[in-house]
Amino acid sequence: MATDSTSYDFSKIEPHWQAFWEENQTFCAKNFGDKPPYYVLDMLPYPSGTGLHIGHPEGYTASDILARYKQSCGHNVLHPMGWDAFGLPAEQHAIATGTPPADNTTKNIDNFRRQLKRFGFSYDWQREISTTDPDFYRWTQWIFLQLFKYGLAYVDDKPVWWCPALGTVLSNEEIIDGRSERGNHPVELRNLRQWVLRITAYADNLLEGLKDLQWPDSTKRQQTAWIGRSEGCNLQFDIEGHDEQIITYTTRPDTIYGASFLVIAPEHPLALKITTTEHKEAVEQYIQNTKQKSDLARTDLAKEKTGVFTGAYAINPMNGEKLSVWIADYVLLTYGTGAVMAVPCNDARDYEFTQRYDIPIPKVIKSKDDPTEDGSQTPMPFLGHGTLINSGPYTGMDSKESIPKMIADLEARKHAQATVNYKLRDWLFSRQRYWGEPFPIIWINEEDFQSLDNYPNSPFREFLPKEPIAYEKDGERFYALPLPDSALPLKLPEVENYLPSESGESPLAKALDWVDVYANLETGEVVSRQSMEAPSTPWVPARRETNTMPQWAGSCWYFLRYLDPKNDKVFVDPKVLEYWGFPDFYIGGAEHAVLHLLYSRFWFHFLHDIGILPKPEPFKRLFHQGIILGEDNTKMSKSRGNTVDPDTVIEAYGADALRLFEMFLGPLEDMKPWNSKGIEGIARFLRKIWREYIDGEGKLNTKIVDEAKEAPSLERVLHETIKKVTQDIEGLRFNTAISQMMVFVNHLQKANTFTRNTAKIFIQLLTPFAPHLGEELWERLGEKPSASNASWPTWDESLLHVDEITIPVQVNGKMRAELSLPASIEQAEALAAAKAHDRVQSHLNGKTLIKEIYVPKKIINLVVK
RNA sequence: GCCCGGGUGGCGGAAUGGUAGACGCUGGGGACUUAAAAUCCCUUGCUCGAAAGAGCGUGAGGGUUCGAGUCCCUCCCCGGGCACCA
Repeated sequence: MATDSTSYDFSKIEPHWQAFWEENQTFCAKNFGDKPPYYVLDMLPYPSGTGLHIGHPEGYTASDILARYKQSCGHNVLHPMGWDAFGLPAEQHAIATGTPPADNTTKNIDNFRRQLKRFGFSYDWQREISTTDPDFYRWTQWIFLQLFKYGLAYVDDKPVWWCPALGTVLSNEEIIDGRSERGNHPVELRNLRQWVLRITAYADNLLEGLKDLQWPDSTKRQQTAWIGRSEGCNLQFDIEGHDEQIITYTTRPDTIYGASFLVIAPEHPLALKITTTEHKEAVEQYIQNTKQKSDLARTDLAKEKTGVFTGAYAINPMNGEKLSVWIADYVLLTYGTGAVMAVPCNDARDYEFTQRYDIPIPKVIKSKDDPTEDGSQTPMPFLGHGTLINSGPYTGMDSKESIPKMIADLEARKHAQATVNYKLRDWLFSRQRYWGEPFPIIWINEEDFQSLDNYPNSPFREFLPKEPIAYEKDGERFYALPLPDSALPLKLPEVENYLPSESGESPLAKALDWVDVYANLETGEVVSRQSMEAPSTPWVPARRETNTMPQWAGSCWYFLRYLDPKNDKVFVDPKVLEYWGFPDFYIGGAEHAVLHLLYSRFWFHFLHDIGILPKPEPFKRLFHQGIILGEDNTKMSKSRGNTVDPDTVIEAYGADALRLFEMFLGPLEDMKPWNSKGIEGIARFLRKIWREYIDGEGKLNTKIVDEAKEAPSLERVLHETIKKVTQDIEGLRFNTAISQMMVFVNHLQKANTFTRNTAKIFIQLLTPFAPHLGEELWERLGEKPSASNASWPTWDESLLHVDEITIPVQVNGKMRAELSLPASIEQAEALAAAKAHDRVQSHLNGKTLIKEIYVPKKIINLVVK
C-alpha cells in the first residue's frame, strides 16, 4: 500500500517504505540460489558518539545505488553493514565516565543504525556484525592463532612508539611527523614487549598482487611506496686494522669508484669498536646526543647533517683506496645494513655532508649530454644515470648497464651480494589498552613449557608453532601457549577502571583474577588461580597475555563474516564462501589506503596460503569517495562551525533529497563543498516528479495515458536516459546520471501526455537514487512493490538515431552556421549545403577554398586562404 | 625535494580530438496571487553593438592538427601522497 499523501510529503512517505522493506525483508540476501551473486561492501564504520556526519552517506548512497541497481539486474545482492567498534574513543569515554566501553558502544551503535535506517539504505540488517561481539572476535582470535601457529606472530622487545597521552604504543602508520595520528599528541620511544606480525614475509606477494586489482592508481602507488622494494647489493668493506667488515647496502654499486667515505648509523654495533682512542670522546658524545634526540628532530630534513669521524679507515674493494669511516645520524640502523658507502657526486645527502666536513668529491658519472671528458658540465650531485668516468676498467660504460657487471665482479671476490630491501616493517600488533580483542595466549615458565613434551595430545599443541615464542624478564624465560580453539572466545574481563598503568601495561594487567591462572597441560583447561588451591601436575601456573589487538584486526576480515554471520562452527562455511566469494565492489575513504587495505590483504594472502581461503586478494574492485567539505570550502569541523548534520537535512528535505544531492554534487571521487542552496534544486526536482505523476488530489496525473505507443521525441529521450543512467551507474558517475534524469523530467513536463510505460520506466531509473519516492510512485502506478525487484529497463539503440540532425559549419575552425540536414546525407550534398549558406558565404567571399572536411553527423569545416 | 591528481562562467560542475559551459545553484526580468510560499516563462561567460552581428574566452606561454578544455613541451598555482629508505 502506498501512502495517502496528496503532496510530496517525504516525512510520511519515507518511514512508510522503510517499514515496508523491513517487514517484507526486501533486501535480505539468501545464501545460494540461481541468481548470480553480487556483493557490495561499504567500509566498516566506527560508531562514534557524535553520530553520522554528512560524509558517511556519500559512500553509502553510492554503494546503495549500485546494490539496488544490481538487484534489479537480476543479481542476488549482498549489501551488509556492521561496526568497527573496538578502539580508543570508546575507551577514553569509559575512562572519563567510568562506564564500561561496551555500554557506550551499544548506545552509539543504536544511534548509528537508527541514522542509517533513515536513509533507506538497502542493508541486510539480519547480517549485522560488530567486531566487539565475542561471537565475532572469537574468529579474529582464531585467525591470530593461525598466524601464531605458522610463525607469523612473534614477540619483540624492540623500541616502540609510546604515546603518553593516549597511554599506548602506536604503530609506525599511526604516527605522523612525530605525533599521534589520533589526537596529535607527542610520542616517544620506549622498550616494551610487543606482539609483531611478520607482514614483511609477504612483501613481494603484496606487491605482486596489486597488479591485477581494479583499484585507484593512487592507492596502488601508495601501497607500492609503503612496501618500498628496492634492488641493490650489500658491499663489504674491509677495515684497516680490524678483522671485521662493514657491510653497506647500495642501489648504486656503479658509483663505487666515487665513494669517498663510509657512514654508519650511531647505533651500529661496530661504531665504538672501530673508533680510535683519539676520537673516542667525540664519538661517544655524538652517540649520546643522538640518543637524546627525538626521532622528529633526527628525521627533520631541514636540519643540517651532522656526523663524527671514527678515525678508522675502510678499503674500497675496487681500487684499494682508503675511505674514512664516519658516524652520522642521517643513516638509519633500521634500513638496509645500517651503513652506507657515501658517494657525494651522485647522492644529495652524501654531497650535503661533504659540504660541511670538507671531504673530497671524486666524479665518476657524467651526464649523457655532457660533451666534456672530465664531466665538468655535469652538475653535482648528479642523481641520474650516465657514462662512467674515472672508474678503472669500467670507464666509458653506461652506468646503469655496469651495475650487474660490477656486482658480479665484486661477488666473485666475496665483496658483494645482490640483495633486495623493503621499507615495509613488521606490523606492531599489540596495544596496551582494554577495549580490544584479548590475545588467546598464556605464558608459562621454561620448566613447565618443557614438561609439555609429556603431553603429546595436549590441546595447547593445536596452534603451537614449530619455533616456540618466548621472552625474558628478570632473568626468567616465559613461553607462549596458544589457547585451544575450544577456549574461544576469550572474553574481555570486567575491570574496575580503564586507565592504563604507568608501566605501560594494559588495564587488563590489573584484573588479577583473570590474568593469573592455572593451566592444565593435559586437558587444556585454564582457570583463575583464585578458584583453586595450588594444584599439581598437570596443572601449571600461567599468566594471560594482557595486551589487546589493534583496531585493524577485526576490520581485516569482517566482510567474510557477513556471508555467514551466525555460524558457530567455522568463521564462514566454505560452501557459502564459494557461493558469494569476496566483495565485488568495495567503497570507502582513501585514508585507509595503506593501513586497513594492506593489513587485510596480508591476512588474506596468508589464509589463502594455508588453504583456508580460495583466493589471496580480498578486494578486486575498490573505490574511494571524496571528502565533502564545508560550505566555506574547508574541511568540516566543529571548531569552524561548518558542519552539516544529516538528521537536520533529512527533516528539512527528506532522505531521498539528501541522497540525490550528495550524488549530484560532483564526481564521486572528488573533494567537493556542501551547498545548502543546491539541495533546494534537488528538492524542486523531486517535487516536479511528484507533480508529473500525482495530481492535487493525490490521484494519478491524467497526463499519464494507457496508450501503447509513446510519442517518438519523448520515447527517444527516454531511451537516451535509460542508456545514460545505466552506463553511468556502472561507471559510478552518479552526478551525470542525475542530470540526465533532470533532462528527462524537463521533457516530461513539456509533454501533454506520456504513457504509463514511460512513467514506469523512469521510476525504475529513479528508484536506486531516491528509493522512497520511487516505491511510492511505483505502487501508485499500479505496480507491485518493490520496484527493485522489477527487472531493469533496457534501451533500444535503434530509437536513439534521429532523421534530421543539426550540423555545425566552421570556416577555418570558427563556428559560422548550423545546418539542419537529414542524418543520411552524403558528403557532397552536405558540403554543398554548407557552402550555400548565407553566413558561410560571407566568410568564403574573396577567399580560396583549399580544404573541405566533413565528419558525418559531427561537423563541417571549410578551410580558406 | 620526489611522485601523483587537478586548474573550465558569480558557484558546483558537463563535454569518445568535432557547436565549450549540459544539469543544478545564484543573479536579473516577468506571470499567477490581496500578499507570500509554491509553480511557470524569459534571461544570465566577457567585450563592443540599438540590433544583426563581430571579437575574445577552459591557469600562462609555445607546439601538433582542417579543428585542442581534451594530445605534446615549458612554466605558474592548488590539492594529495612520500619524505635522510642509501
